[in-house]
Amino acid sequence: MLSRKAKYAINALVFLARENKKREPIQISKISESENIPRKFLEAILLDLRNAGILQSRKGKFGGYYLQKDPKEINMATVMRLFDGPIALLPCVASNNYEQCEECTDEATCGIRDVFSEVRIETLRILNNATLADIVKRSKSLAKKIK
Amino acid sequence: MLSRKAKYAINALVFLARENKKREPIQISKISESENIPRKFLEAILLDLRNAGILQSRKGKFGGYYLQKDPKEINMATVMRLFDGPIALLPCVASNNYEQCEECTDEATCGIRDVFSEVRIETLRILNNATLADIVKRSKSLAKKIK
DNA sequence: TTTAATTCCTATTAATTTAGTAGGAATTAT
DNA sequence: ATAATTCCTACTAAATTAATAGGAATTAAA
Repeated sequence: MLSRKAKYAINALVFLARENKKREPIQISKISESENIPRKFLEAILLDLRNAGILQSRKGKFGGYYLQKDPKEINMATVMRLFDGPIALLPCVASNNYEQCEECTDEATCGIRDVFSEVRIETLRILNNATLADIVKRSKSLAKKIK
Repeated sequence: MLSRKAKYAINALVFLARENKKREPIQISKISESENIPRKFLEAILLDLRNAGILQSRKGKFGGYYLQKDPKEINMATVMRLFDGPIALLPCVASNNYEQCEECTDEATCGIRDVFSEVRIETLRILNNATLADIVKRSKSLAKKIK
């Protein structure tokens, strides 16, 4: 399961992609109220997103946060890694944060690794393509279907 | 990432599927040594697997654990759920352990949910098919390729 | 029928991670 | 100057993880 931090981050980002196309500074408290995220907690999350180069900020009065890049350039894999660590379910199949499994005698012939490598590849295929732009588009498309 | 508990469980099960085709009781200490799992911790894990109907046990002298079902009938999704909870990354896309996301105004048109639903479907497709028999087969097939 | 070897079961614990909160410094627009 | 904001460090409470401890119950065999 995603941590609350990751979920809050995704919700905040989708909010900005949808409601702030002009990319002007939006205050923390505005986002916090709109998306029902504890104010101070969100503050820390947005700071992390900014330090990761995903958001930009302006300080002082009328300051706030806005997307640094185009919503097409921000995907779920990046956001999830930032808050919850590797996407892979085993350290030995991660490519960003690879670590050998303790006591694994032969990685090359490990059937368990083979399975979880497949899971990672498929998961990443979806999450890399799931950009903020894509998510906003999906919402609209789902809304049309229902109508 | 999988918890240690889940990893230990998978290792123990694959060991039994590979090394104990006759399905006779194998002692905890044997498995613990072969797979480098802390003895007492493994004890609790095997008990859980037994209570879940995956292993059988015999008590007393020469007692131990063995697979209750055919290795074809035991898959990774079942084992992971037992120790780490739902496979889904969001409660609102789980079907076994469904829970509404707090403050989600409209699940039917949620683009985030749409993405994570896709992830769950693909992950489950792989994990449901990843049986103990499959994993043992994969190992052998990988070993052949290398040779 | 005693003994040795084992699983079964409950309770406890230490370390880590998660989900926040507190308080004030620094910055900026007016 | 002042008001409104982000920035930054430190702290905390609760939950989860990764075990360990100790003994009861069971079983095979001498």
